[in-house]
Amino acid sequence: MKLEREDFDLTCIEMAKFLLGKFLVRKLEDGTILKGKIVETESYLGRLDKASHSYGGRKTPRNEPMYMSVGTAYVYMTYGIYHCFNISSKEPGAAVLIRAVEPTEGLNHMHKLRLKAMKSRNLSKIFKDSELCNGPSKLCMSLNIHKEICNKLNLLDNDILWLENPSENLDFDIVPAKRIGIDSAGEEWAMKPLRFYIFGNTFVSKRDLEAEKSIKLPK
DNA sequence: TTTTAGATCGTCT
DNA sequence: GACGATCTAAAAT
Repeated sequence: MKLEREDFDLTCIEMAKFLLGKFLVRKLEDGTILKGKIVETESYLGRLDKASHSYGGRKTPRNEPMYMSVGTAYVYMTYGIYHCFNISSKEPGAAVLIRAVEPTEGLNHMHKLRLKAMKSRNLSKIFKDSELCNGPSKLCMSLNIHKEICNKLNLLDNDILWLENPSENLDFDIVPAKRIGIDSAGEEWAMKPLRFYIFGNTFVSKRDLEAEKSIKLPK
């Protein structure tokens, strides 16, 4: 079942946790459905957050979706080659980065897309299922999420990219961990536990063993 | 297994 | 002109 607007009026940190276990669905132009469970997210809080594109209240053409209505996709290019996919939250300038997804439908197609997006010509490379979407740019490759089509889409509003509730209630523990790849923002903000992932899930991009020590172990 | 270098260009200063 | 909310392949340990 698709997520409704009233499910979704969440602050950045609330949303980062809320999205874990939800399904991300991408419908391609030919009608192919690609689907996966969100297993890892990161909060970018906005004007106070030194690691956020909207730090200090910066507003540019690129980060405009961070200021748009809740559920707006913010897709940007990084390192000249890759994309990252975020979902805007309630507060102006804040968004949740989707860092990892556990693929559940359309795996063959994801494999093709992932291979196609790679610059290397090793066309016979076989990805493990766990390598398709275990990183913010990898999942953009595998789900064909890029700026031209997906940026500024509202996930509550369209038939290209949306979110669904799981069919049954999932039970899992959430690990709050430090974010990744933002050291240049300074130690204070780099250390904050604004990354969240499903404890024990093998599709996560990177575990934080220190952070996991504080999680109660499953019975 | 962990570390390092290089790719590559849109965006912002 | 400098720099990434990254990833891969190759080198080092």
